[in-house]
Amino acid sequence: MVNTLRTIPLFTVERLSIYLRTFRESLVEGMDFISSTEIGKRNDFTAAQVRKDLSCFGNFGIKGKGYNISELINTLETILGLDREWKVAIFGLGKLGGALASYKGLKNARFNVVAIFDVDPKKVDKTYKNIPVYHSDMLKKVVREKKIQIAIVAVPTDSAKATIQRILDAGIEGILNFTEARVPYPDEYIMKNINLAGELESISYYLIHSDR
Amino acid sequence: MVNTLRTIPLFTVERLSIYLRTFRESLVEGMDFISSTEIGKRNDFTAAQVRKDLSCFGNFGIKGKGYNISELINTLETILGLDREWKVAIFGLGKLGGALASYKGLKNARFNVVAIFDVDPKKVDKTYKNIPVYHSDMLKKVVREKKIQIAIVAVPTDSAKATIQRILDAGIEGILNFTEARVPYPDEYIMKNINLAGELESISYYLIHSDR
DNA sequence: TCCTGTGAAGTTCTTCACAGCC
DNA sequence: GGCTGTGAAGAACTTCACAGGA
Repeated sequence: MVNTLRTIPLFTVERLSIYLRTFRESLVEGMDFISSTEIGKRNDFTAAQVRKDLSCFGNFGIKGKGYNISELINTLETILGLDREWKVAIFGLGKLGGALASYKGLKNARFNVVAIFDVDPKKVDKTYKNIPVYHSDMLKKVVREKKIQIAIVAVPTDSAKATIQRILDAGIEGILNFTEARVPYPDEYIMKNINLAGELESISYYLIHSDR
Repeated sequence: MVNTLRTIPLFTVERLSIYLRTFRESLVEGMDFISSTEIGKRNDFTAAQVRKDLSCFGNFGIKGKGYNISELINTLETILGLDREWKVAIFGLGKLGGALASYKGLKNARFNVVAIFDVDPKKVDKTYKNIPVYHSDMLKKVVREKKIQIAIVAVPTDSAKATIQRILDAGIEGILNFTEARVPYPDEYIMKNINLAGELESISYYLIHSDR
């Protein structure tokens, strides 16, 4: 019984890329099939969790044998939308923005960085790693012309809120936010926040509050 | 009634840094008290959620008035362990490692990067932003001497697994992992994974599978 | 009147446990 | 014998709704 896509647990979605990575890894190792137990072992999930997650999208497993690795790679790529190219813009060409723009993993995964935005006159109207750098004032025009679908935000804290607001206004519906700013956004948009300080703070919390 | 620290929901811990940031922000705005409703509004949480989270640690609110901002900043800093200095090492001085080493937010938040590890002879035995760069072979010795407690891993994919294993072996109990590798670790350790490709993949998923 | 703190209810996610198939 | 798929049970988290204090 295939779950309708509407009711996939959020947590299942977050794990799909991990499964995909595991399948790719085991393909490289020369395996043909992999069991839910083995997938779980490699990622610290229970086998039941793995089976339940994958069963949301169809009955891919073969009883007594496991999951066909190359079949599942194709399936997961389609489910995740990696069968198409996504056009990405990076906002902020500081150290982090530059690192993200240079990151090979993006292009390999079909996330194609087609524009960088910054406000520094020394940076704009040039290219960085062959990617054109525009002044942020050009945002709406460039987004429309290049059909940009995903924004990665790596601007300084003090301009973060305004930048994100302008990205929302420009109609970019997918945002990966590396800043501390939190901005309300419409339901049909999706924003994911990565906060370095926050992650370290919760590590700090756990280091203090566990028995050791 | 104060919850014992043992039973704080994991999700509550993840939100504590967000509350702390909100309190700091409202202090800068000149506020003295802030209500759970306002905290929620700024972060897209329900007011009940905010109250329940904060009530895990004590009764900080004043009925009819809200939370005393400067008191809560101190309290949250103590709860999160930000009343002490943490010694951090960065593994991998590539673009991302360099960006993280330069990031001012770390030092301000009492996460002090005291060592960088890499294997490139052109980089080791020098300093980067005044931080000494060691060859990874020196890991155990440096960790012991400098009492490093937290590792940030930003090495290339192919050496990630081995690097993380060596960090675990060296006894660093807090790890922030920017690589795709997933390595099992003992219960008393804490590892948080940040996976750029994974985040973009789930954004991709949601862009496809929402009604628009 | 405003806002907190919190049991109780509701929702979402995870694990169990086993029938069924290879 | 090994492994999947899945209802049912259990655990974890969130929201409701209201008593009670400032």
